[in-house]
Amino acid sequence: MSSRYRPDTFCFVAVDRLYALLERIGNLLRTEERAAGLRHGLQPVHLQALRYLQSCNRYSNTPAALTEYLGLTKGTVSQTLLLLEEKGLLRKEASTEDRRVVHLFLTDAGRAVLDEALPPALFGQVLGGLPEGGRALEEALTGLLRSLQSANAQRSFGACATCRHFRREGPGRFRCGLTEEPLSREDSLLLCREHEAAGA
Amino acid sequence: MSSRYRPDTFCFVAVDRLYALLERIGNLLRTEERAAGLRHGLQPVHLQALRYLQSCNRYSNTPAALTEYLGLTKGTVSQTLLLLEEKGLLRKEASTEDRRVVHLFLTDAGRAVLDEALPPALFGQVLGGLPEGGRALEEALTGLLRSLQSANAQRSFGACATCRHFRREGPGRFRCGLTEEPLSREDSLLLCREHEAAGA
DNA sequence: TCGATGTGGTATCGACTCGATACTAAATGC
DNA sequence: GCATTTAGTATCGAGTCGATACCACATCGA
Repeated sequence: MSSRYRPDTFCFVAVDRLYALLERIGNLLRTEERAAGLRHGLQPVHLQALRYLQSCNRYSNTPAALTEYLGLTKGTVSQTLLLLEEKGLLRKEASTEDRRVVHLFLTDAGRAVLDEALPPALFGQVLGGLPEGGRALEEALTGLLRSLQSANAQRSFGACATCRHFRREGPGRFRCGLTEEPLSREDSLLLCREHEAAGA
Repeated sequence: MSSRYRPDTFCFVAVDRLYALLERIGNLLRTEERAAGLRHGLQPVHLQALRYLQSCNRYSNTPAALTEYLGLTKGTVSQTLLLLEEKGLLRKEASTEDRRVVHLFLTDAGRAVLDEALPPALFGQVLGGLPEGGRALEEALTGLLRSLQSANAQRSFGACATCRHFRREGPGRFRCGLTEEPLSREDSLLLCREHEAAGA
């Protein structure tokens, strides 16, 4: 008998059931993303890159940050970005502060593709139909992601306003304690590469 | 302003947050699977195929069933199986009932690879450490998967004992109402391609 | 019994991912 | 200044994946 069974209960242990669920839902998401991207000649990873660039802040729209976010190597991500640039979905801009760094911006065409393709129809429909706006699912997944990231010594890429460097200076006026730059209300909702949970 | 925002709340709508969470956890799982498979020269999809074959019943260990389970094309899956057979991780056996059909069996080497590689250390540790054995997460994910599959007109691949064809004939003695074959207690826990939810 | 149709599986091709390696350029630290 | 680190690019090979075409066998209807 395999070590995966508990002979007393004749039951797969909970970890295996949970892992199988995550794997299957992940595959389904990937399949849907593949189908959605196919209409524009894009692979799943291309759509994911565009989605990240749409929701990250001005410190985090670089190839290096995207590399960490996607968990790939910088060489792979560099290729992906080359393809997206050729297709006119994003634009590169050299940084004025650090001449090694490149900043990435979605073009109008990139935003249009994203609005059309993500989330895929199947997920949009099912997630939108969850009771209470899927609050229970969101809480469970958020907790899981936090645990995974902390166990993995990985950056959290959380929203700016939930970071321990975030400072409130007045109504709609904020500041980042790390860069000392002022932040708008819109800024405070974007994902940041330097994000650290408030409790830390 | 993009259609993804609700201007009144300056907040991403819940569907986008949920989608992003699923995508990120799925990517993390894939990255871990890639690393785990690398030690054996395997890709994520190879480990997934082995895991399926470990947990499916004798009606469902065929290339066609695996194709449906993984959501890929039969050509793609055929290639994957060829590679796994060459590596000695599974064995093909022609069906005696339908001479078109091939049945797939894990070899001892295949089971050994699987026991070593899945679930990846990161997930095993984090999922095992969830409060209450992760019951809340399991419930939320199970509900989500059911909704996705029903919206997608996809087979559920549920455990035999939860199927509407499942019949209880005595203590530890069961029968499948579809094939009319007797089933053991172990059989009743395996995944079946013909599974239909009991309520239907 | 015979053909039409459907299903299970394989083979081949091209576009693309992804890691590995090697490389350049710029920032940083001593 | 010189070594080290970091950001990014270029190139290569193994492999995924969908598309298409194909074969063997089952099923169904006349």
